[in-house]
Amino acid sequence: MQLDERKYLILQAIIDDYIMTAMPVGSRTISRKSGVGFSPATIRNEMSDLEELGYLAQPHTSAGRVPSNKAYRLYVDHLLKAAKLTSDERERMHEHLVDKSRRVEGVIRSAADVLSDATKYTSVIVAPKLGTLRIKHVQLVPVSEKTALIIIVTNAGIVKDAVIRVPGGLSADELYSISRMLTEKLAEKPLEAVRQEFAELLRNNAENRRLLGEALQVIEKKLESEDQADVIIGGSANLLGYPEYADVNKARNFLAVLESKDTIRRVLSRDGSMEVTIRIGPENQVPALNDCSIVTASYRVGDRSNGTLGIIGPTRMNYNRVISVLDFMGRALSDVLSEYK
Amino acid sequence: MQLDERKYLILQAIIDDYIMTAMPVGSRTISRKSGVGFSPATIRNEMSDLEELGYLAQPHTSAGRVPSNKAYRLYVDHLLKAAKLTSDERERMHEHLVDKSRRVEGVIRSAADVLSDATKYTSVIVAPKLGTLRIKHVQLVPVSEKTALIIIVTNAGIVKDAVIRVPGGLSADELYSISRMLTEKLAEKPLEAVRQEFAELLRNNAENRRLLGEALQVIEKKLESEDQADVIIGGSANLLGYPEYADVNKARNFLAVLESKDTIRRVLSRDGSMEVTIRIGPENQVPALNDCSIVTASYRVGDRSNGTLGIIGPTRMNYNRVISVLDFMGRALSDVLSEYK
DNA sequence: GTTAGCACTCATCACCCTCGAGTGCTAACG
DNA sequence: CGTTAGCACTCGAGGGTGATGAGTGCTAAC
Repeated sequence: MQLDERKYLILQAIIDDYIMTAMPVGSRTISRKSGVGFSPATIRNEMSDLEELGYLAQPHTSAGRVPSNKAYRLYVDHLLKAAKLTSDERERMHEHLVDKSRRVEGVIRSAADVLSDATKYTSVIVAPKLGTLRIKHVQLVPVSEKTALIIIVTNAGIVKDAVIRVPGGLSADELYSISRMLTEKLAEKPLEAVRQEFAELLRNNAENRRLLGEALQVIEKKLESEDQADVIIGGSANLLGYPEYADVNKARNFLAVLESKDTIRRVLSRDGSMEVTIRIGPENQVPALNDCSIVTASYRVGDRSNGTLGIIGPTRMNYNRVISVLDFMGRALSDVLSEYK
Repeated sequence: MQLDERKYLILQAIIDDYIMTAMPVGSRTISRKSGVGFSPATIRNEMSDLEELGYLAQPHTSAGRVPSNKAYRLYVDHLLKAAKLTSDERERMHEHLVDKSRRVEGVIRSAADVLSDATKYTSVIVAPKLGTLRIKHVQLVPVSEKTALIIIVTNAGIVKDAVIRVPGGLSADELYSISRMLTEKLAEKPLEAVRQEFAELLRNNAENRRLLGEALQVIEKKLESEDQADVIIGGSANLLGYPEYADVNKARNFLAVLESKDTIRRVLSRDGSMEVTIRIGPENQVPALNDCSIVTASYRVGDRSNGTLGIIGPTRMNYNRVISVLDFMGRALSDVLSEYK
């Protein structure tokens, strides 16, 4: 059996309706809908076919039909007609993004808020992967007799810091000249080159071996391990408004997943194309999110590094809306952040 | 009518039981309890008195009794016997705190996790108020032709950064000497003094007026406005496990409050004594949290600045446990963070 | 002052019934 | 032959009922 024009039309009508109402859709409902000029009986026959093909499911006999994941896949691949945001909306979103604190993290934070606000789902943004970043500046700042703060600034304007021990008796000036040397040696180099440079530095700087060793360790750790703080989530309470999460247990599970940012990052950073990508239900590989869909896009900071922004919601998601919002915000975020660079 | 010894005993038994079960407590239950050697009938008379005095309430006739906020107040003020944490527990908590990233924010983050883990409620930590902090170091780092990152390190090891514009043609060295001058002038000064110094600087440095003006603006803003990111929340999903939040709407409201960090900070930063303070229900002045209790303690970073750590849970909270955990963690956090100083 | 006994209250739960939405099938229609 | 009307059937939701049991308040006896 093949899908003909009419089956597409009916399937689309069912999905559209289900996305709006979250209630199983009956033949009468579709029949009444403008654009589908058939009687309920005819629709029923078609629905029966669609069920056999795996696009629809019945919660129980005598309930309406509900779209399957397969149906959603077909929907987003073929049936979706791109929705435009009104210029009014675009403007409002952009505004919110710009007038916030001039710190990179602040911009990302408010981007998450804008996203969850505009879609009413939960938004997630992963900061740019540091692996693709370059070091711009390294600075040691004394904080006590025996400790100093090491501050690493990357080309995306992201700042990492950590406390390291320093041998006693090092003056602020000496720390500065070490900072300066480090900056000089490491700036604009990717991580592998940083390692090499360091090996060399360690060889040639016997007197500061300990300090440099510790500094390298920190830099490596900071650049490799992506920090928990680098996943930013907005509107975590939004999903509780949907009937899918009327059950408190489901809600709790969902929130628990959000708190383990490792999982989130793993799911989000699957690929880095600028295109909007959609993962429906089990496609996202995380059992706990099997009845969620995840829609992601990317944003660029400067020329090389990029991060991911996404929306998590029930599979019964307003894909149309979400896609256009993400598409727009991906570009907007890239623009705003690249100005800083 | 006055509260005699026996009424105290019974009230305490009721509250203890209710805290554990969340079910209205009947006279039989209390009678059976070891330590109270009276028959249900006697207990009933006492309970009736306690109800008249406003310490107990009945959800409906023929249900057991439930403690009122007034009862909780009495409970925490007079009836609570300090519980000790096992040394095993203390050790485990301390360990979690220490082995984490050496960044200040990282420590606070994991402290929040430890808190919510140990209590099964929602934990909140407010970073030290910057108003009481001193500047330790100021650094300008060029990020592009016309912009630079200004990094402010405080004596608590907290780092603030922002992007500012710089006049074209300023070399890295010039930026460094400006940094150096700023550090020299501003270090160890409280905010008011910073303003004065700046006025002077602006007078004497006509050529860099624009840059300095912008820098001052940023420093003032960062030191005054307390950033959204400075409120850290752990275990937001924990409360969903309690019957008080079986209703999804209540859960959503609660989570919405957590997301508006302004509210949280307002509630938490009421006072700064090192003592554990408890606010029950309406005492916390936030209508949305009227059936929550908030228990807070303080921690010190270095000598002057301090932050607040707290637990938010239902008024039916295990105060005993929460108080001892907070007390311990307040000290532990102070220790760990002050080492950095 | 304390307690046993008893009538009374009220939430909860299982059960049953009805109602209505929706289906599948069949037969009639164009 | 595709489409549609008609009809019996299914099943969940919602509402009413009665039994159950936890708990109370009162009274009288200890």
